Amino acid sequence: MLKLMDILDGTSIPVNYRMAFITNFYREPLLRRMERDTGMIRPELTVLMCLSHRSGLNARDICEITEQPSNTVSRAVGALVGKGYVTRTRDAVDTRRNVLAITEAGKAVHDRVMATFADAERVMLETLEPEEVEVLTRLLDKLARDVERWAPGLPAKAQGG
Amino acid sequence: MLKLMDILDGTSIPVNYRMAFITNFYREPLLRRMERDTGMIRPELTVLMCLSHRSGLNARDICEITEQPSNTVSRAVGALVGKGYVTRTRDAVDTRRNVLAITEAGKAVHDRVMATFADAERVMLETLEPEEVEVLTRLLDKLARDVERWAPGLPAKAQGG
DNA sequence: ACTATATATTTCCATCTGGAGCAATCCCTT
DNA sequence: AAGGGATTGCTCCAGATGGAAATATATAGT
Repeated sequence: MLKLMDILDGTSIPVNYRMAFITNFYREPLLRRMERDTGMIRPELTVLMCLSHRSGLNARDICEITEQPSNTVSRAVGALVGKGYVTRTRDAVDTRRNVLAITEAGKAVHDRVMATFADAERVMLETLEPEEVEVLTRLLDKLARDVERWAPGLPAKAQGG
Repeated sequence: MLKLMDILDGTSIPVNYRMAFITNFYREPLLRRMERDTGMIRPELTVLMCLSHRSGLNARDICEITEQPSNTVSRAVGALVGKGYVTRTRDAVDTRRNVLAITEAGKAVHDRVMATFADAERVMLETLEPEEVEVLTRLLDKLARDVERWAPGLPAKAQGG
């Protein structure tokens, strides 16, 4: 039987094909499990991650940080508010803005979900030596931080500044 | 402004978070461009990649290879047949099976799309030294080939055989 | 103060996606 | 050769997603 592995060998995009492959088999099952266990779906976790990192953002901020469309973020925020994981209060100064903050319950579910993700990554990385994990992380970080140069879709920030 | 970068630092899933980040900014724009230029969507490219690698598969094979649900594959195959990129002929021996094969036009569009993907990857990797690319590829390959052990969702193949 | 324009958020709608179930066909047993 | 279970491929339906328009509020110019 032909397996996906066989295609891995001959591909002309060796790095991204492998990353997409790994990401697929890592993230999708975890997201399914999260949805089953907590009722949250991916965009909601994304919002929760942002607010867990910094409270007081509004929906627009989250759109820019995550590059997600505004309706997706809006729906996610609405769902999280409904679940009691996020509070949404009108900004007194600019009443167009809704200031968002994660609640205790939200922080709890966020931490719980992230722990399962971290566990799965730990298992995944058991194959590699500790130094290999360090190298891998460093190289991925280098690529990630260079995203504005290579990303096919980005507005191609002016090269001079 | 908080950027996604800042979250990269503190995450408890350093490898997969970075890979998901990179994959997002690499794959999504390319898939959008492909859809705009060729009218194909992701599952159709997946099928085309499989058939480009080996002709004579049926839909069930592609489901197993790609871990995609059968309706997704079925739709993709239907679309590709409609576009003239794939032929679908009933197997004379087992008339349940539809034997699939990529056409010349299908091969052409496949190669053209893959070339744009390869170009984008080449640009992405310019940040790294050639030896770093080699190391990265090797480590990703190691993880990918170990998928059955760590993937959270897989049926956990019997450890003995 | 009034109009025009910009921004934040939500809603509408068309499409993509996957789970479940269905019809046709095959294989195995009797 | 007839019946029962397995397999292939497909359709139906509900939920997720994103583009574009609509809504509400703020700011600028006169």
